[in-house]
Amino acid sequence: MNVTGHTRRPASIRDVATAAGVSYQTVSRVINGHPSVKPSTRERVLAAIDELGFRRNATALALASGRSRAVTVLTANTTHYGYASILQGIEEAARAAAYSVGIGVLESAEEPAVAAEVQRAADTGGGLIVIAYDPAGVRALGAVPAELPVVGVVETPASPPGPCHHTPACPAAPCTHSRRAGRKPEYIQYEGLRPAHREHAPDAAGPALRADDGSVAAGPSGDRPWVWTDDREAAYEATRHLLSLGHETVHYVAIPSSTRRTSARTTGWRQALKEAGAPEPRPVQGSWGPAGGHAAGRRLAEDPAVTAILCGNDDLALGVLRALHEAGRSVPGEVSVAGFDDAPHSAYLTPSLTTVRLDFTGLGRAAFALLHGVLEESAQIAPHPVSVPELVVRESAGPPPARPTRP
Amino acid sequence: MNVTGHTRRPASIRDVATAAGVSYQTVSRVINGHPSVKPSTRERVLAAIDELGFRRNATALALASGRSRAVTVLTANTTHYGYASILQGIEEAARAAAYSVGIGVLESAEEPAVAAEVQRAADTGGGLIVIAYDPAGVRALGAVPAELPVVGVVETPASPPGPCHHTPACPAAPCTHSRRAGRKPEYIQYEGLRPAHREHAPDAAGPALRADDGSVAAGPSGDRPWVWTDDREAAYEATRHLLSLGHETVHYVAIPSSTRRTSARTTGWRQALKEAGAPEPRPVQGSWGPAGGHAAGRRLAEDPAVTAILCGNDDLALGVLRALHEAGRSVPGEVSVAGFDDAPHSAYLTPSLTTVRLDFTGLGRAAFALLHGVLEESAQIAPHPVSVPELVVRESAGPPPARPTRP
DNA sequence: GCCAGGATTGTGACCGGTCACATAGGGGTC
DNA sequence: GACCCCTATGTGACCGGTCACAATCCTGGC
Repeated sequence: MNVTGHTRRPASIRDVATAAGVSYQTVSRVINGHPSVKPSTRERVLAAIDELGFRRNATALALASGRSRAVTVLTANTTHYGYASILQGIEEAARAAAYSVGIGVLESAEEPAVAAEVQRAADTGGGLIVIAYDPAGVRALGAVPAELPVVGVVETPASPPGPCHHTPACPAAPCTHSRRAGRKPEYIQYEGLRPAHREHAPDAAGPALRADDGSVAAGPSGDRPWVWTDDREAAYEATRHLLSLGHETVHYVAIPSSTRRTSARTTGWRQALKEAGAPEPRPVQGSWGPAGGHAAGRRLAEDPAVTAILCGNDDLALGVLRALHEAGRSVPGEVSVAGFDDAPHSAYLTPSLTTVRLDFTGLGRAAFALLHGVLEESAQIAPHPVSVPELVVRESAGPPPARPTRP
Repeated sequence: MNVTGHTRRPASIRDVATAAGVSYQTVSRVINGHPSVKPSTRERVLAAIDELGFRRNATALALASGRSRAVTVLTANTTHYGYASILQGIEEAARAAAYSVGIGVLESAEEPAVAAEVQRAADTGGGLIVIAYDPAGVRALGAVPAELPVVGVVETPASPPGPCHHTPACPAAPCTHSRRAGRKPEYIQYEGLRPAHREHAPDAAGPALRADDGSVAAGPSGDRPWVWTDDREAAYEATRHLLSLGHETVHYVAIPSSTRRTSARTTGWRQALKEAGAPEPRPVQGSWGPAGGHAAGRRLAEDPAVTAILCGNDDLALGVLRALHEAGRSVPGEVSVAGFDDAPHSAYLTPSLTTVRLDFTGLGRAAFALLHGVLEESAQIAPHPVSVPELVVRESAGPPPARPTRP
C-alpha cells in the first residue's frame, strides 16, 4: 500500500485500527498481547500491522505509560579498558532486554558539572547506572535524587567484608557477608538491595535481590543497590603470589582512590603483606594511565631494594615497565611487576604482564540485571554470577635476584 | 512549597501556570524564550519554575514537537581505542549541544541482526551516527532507511581522492576533491552532503555543509553525509618514512577491510611503494587485535628479507612486536615496525612505537556537528577541522641492518 | 425466558508538551 | 472616534500511545 511516493510519517495504531476495521484500543491490546482478543480479530490486526509496517512509537509509549525501557550510563571515561568493558556488558544485557542505553560522560569532577550531568541523565527518563570508580562517579552517584532508580558500579563495598552481621529481618540494614571454602573462595560477586522506602514497590523487596546464599548488602551512597568485583581479594591474591616467589616485600602503585577511604586494592595488598609479616612500603600514587605509571616507576627504579611492584591497573604497569627499562633494570630478572585488569594488550607486552583478570563485561551485565529488577518487579533477578577474579601468571614476575642488588 | 512528604511527580507546565497565575501556553513561551511576553509576567513564571523545580519533560517534548535532540551511535565495538575515542568525541559535542547520546552495539555482522539493531536505533528517534569501519558497520549504514538522518564515520571515501569532477550545480553528484600545497598538504578533513531529496528541507542544502574550499563529496552508501580521516595519506606518509630510512620495501599487516574494496590504508601504502619503485609484497591479513598481529608477525619473522613492517593499527603492531621478539629478531635493529592510531599505550611500549596519530575524538565531534546540521537547519555547521594525521616517530623504526640479514 | 458474568470491543480522558488560531488591550494615524 | 496593527495572552486540538471504564455480545444456569 505504499502507493504515494512520499515518505509518509510512520503508521500509528489508529492507522492500523482503521486498516483492520477495529478500534485503536484493540490494536493496543494486540501489540501488548492482551489475552481477550478474538483470534480472528488478532489475525486481521496483525496483518494490518504487517502491511503498514507499523512499529510502536517508543516516545509515545514512554510518555503515556511512564516506563521508558531506557538506561543511562554515567561514567567519567569511555576509553579505558575497564570502563569500556563495563559499558559493553551493560549494553549487551540491555539489548537482550530490549532496553536502549544512553551514555553521559562526567568530564569534570566539579560538583556543579556533575550535578548537571545527573540532571541531564534524569531528564532522559529510565534508569541510571553510575560507574563510580573515581571521584566524579562517586559524586554523581551521591547526587542522584532519591526517587530515581539507580545502580552503582563501585570499587569498594561500604563495609569491607568481615564478620557478618546478617539480619534477615531487616533487608535495609547494611550488611556484608563473605564466605570462604579453602583456597578458591566463592566470593559473593554482586548483590544488592532494593532502595529503602521506594514509593511504588512498598514491600515486594528482598529475596529476589539476594545472592543465592541469602546475603544482602548496602552501598556507600544511601542504601542504593550496587555491584562490584572483589578487588580486595584480587589484590590480596596478586600480592601473595609475588611474595610466594620470594620477594621480601611488594611495592604498590595505586590508582586514584574514588573516595577518601583507602581503596579495596590497597586494602588487599596491605592485608597480604601483613599476613606474611612483610614490611609495608608507602604506596606510590599513580594516575589512571601509563604516564602516571611511568612517573611512579622512575621513582621506584631509583631504589635498588625494590624487587616487586604491584600496579593498580595494567596501564600503570605498562608505564612502570617502561620506566624500569629506561633505568636499565631488567624485568623480571631484577624487578617483578604485576598489573590489574588483564587488558587485551597485556598478554603481548614484552615481557608479558602478570595480572589479575577481572570480568568487567560480566560486571556490566550484573549491573543491568540489578537495575532491570528494580525497574520492573516482574523481571527475574536471575543470579548473574560474575566470575571470580583470576590471577594470570605471565613473564613479568619471577623470583627476586639471587642476592640483594645492593652493590 | 515542598510541604507534602511524598515525592510528587515532577511539576508540569500546567502546575507552573497555575502557580504563576497564567496559562500553560504562557509558560511554554517563557521556557522557549518567545519574545512577546511581558517582563513582569516572565518574572512571575520564572519564579514559579524555580520554586517548583520545574524541568521540561524531554519525552513529551520529543513527542509533541518531533525533534528529539538525541543521537544514537551504532558501532561494532566499544572497547577498541579508535572506536571508543570517536564515541567520546561524539558525546562531547552532543553534550555541548544538549543532545543525549545512545549507543547500539552491532554484535554480529549478519544481515538480520544488523537490521534489527538499526530498527532499534530508529525507534529511539533522533539522528544516527554509524561507525562503518567494519563489515557490520558498513552493512548497518546501508540498512538505514532513507528518511532517517544519519552520518557515517567511514574508513574510505567512495571515490579515492583524485581528479576533481566538481559540479557545483548539482550538490547531489558524488565528487571528491583534494588539494595539496607542498609537503604538508591541507587535507579536506571532512565534508558531507545533505541527503538528497529530504522531505523537510527541500532546498536549504549545500553551502553550509561544504568544506571551506567549497568542495563536496558523497559517501559509499547512497549519498549520505559522512566523515573520515585521510587514512590513505597517513599510510602513505608512514610508508615513505620507513622507505626513507633505507628499507628496500615495507611489508603491510592489514586490518580487516570494511568493504570488498581495498582499504585506504592499503592504498596509501601501495602508492608510496610504487612511487619509490619498491617491490610490493602481498599484504598480510590481520584482525583488529594483537592476536592477529601476533599471528601475522610470526609468518613475517620467518622471512629474513623482511626489514620493515607497517601495521594497520597499534594493536596489530603490538602483536607483531611480540612475535618478532619471540623469534629473536630485534626491533628496530633487524626489523622496523610502525603502527597506526597512536593509542595511549604505544608511547610506553618497549620499544616505543612509531605510529601515525589520528584525531578520533575530533572525528567524532565532526560527525556530530554534521548530524546536528542535518537535524536543525538553524545549527551552524562551523567547519570543525579535524587535525591532520601526524607521523609520530619513536623507537620502533630505524635504518635497516647494515647488510642483508641473509647469511 | 431472564439474568449473571465472562469475553470482546469501544469511548473518553490523559501523559506533558507544542502548534495554530482566536482574543483582549493598547497606541498610533487619519 | 473608527480603523489598524502590534503586543500579550488564552483556548482547543494534537503527538501516539496507555489507562479506566462503559458497552456489547455470547453463553450457561435456573
